[in-house]
Amino acid sequence: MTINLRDRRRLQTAREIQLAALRLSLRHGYACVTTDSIASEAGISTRTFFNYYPNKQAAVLGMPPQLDSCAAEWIVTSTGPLVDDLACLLGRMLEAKEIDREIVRMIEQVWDTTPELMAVFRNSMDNIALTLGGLLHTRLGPDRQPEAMLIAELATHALSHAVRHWAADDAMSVSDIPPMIARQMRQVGHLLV
Amino acid sequence: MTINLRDRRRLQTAREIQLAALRLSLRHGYACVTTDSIASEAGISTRTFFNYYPNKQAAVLGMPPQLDSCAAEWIVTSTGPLVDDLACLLGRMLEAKEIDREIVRMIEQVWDTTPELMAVFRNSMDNIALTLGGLLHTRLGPDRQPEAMLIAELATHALSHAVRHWAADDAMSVSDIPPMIARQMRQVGHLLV
DNA sequence: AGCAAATATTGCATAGTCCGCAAAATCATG
DNA sequence: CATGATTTTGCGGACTATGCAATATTTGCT
Repeated sequence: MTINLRDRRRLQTAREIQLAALRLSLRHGYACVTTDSIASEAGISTRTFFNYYPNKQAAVLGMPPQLDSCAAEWIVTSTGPLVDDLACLLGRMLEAKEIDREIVRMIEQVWDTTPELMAVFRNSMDNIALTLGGLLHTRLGPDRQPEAMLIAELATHALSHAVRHWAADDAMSVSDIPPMIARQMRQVGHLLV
Repeated sequence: MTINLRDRRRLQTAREIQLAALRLSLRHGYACVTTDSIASEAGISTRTFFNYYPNKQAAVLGMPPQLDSCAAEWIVTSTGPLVDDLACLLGRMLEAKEIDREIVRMIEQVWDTTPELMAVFRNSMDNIALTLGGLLHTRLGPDRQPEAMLIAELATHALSHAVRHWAADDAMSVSDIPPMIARQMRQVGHLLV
């Protein structure tokens, strides 16, 4: 059990650092928070801070969700409606991440005063879109590469919006997110044709 | 003519700094280029560098295109097909920017080794999408806000892809970009419904 | 329990980014 | 050419981030 215990501790520390970063950012504003102050608030040395996160921004945002391309391959050969498949795929990704509503809310508040953080977050979404775009490219056929990428990017935007909605509405559960993604993508489709 | 002459000089210097940043990044890799070296290559002091660009990334990317929300208001009341209006609007924005094919190519090459720059660029696209989303929100009606934002974001992605295509293909002219945007957005629409 | 290997934390030194301030240089205009 | 406005520049300083080596902690094993 050596690996599990160490990893759990590691995860716990990473989370504490993120919470420290968020607390301080909400209190003093992201720009006024130093890596020193975050480390101090989290009870670690400044040097250790950088063992957990590559930079200050990453500490505030925490580990970004990742799309495991192996666990997502089914979407290439699925015959169901595209939008439903996409919604389902992204929904599963969210479940794997065990997203925390309170943290999402705090992140959003920091965003409002720090566009730079929005950019970093969007970058992690783009990484997902890149993987997803590759899969869709295979599914749709070799002459549909641009469309595959556009749809992948659209899907990650729909995901972001749905998550934001979920964070703002206590009555909404994580399982409500995929249907919401599918619905909005369909509406977009109708408006575009 | 005092103002005009000063501004022209300012624009010229900004461009020289960008070219210096691009040259050095292509030669040594973005990560190995310092603001000192860029300033030196551009023939200015390090301090002056930061009078022109807020940071190293901005120097490589140059002035981002901007969507003048006043000059774009017509899209709120236009009755033409949505995708064509969007394509036209973004096309006009491009014309205003007088985009340079060679510079776009250089930027793309630097991107390939520096995902961080991609994020910054995408951020400028998101600013455009934000403005555009507001306009579309008005056009589509108050109950269509999420769709308005999604379409705005999709449009900026389509623009990016089209510009990349244009940069790679000498036979393509800037005026070919709007039709390309419209076509791809329509295809996406069909795939989504 | 106790030892040895693996892993994590920390301090220190260092390169680099970026900003505020004030002096010096440059420029536009009468 | 004098003068006020603008720009450039140097300098100092706060902060980010990384490599390296020493120290501390944890783990597996006897």
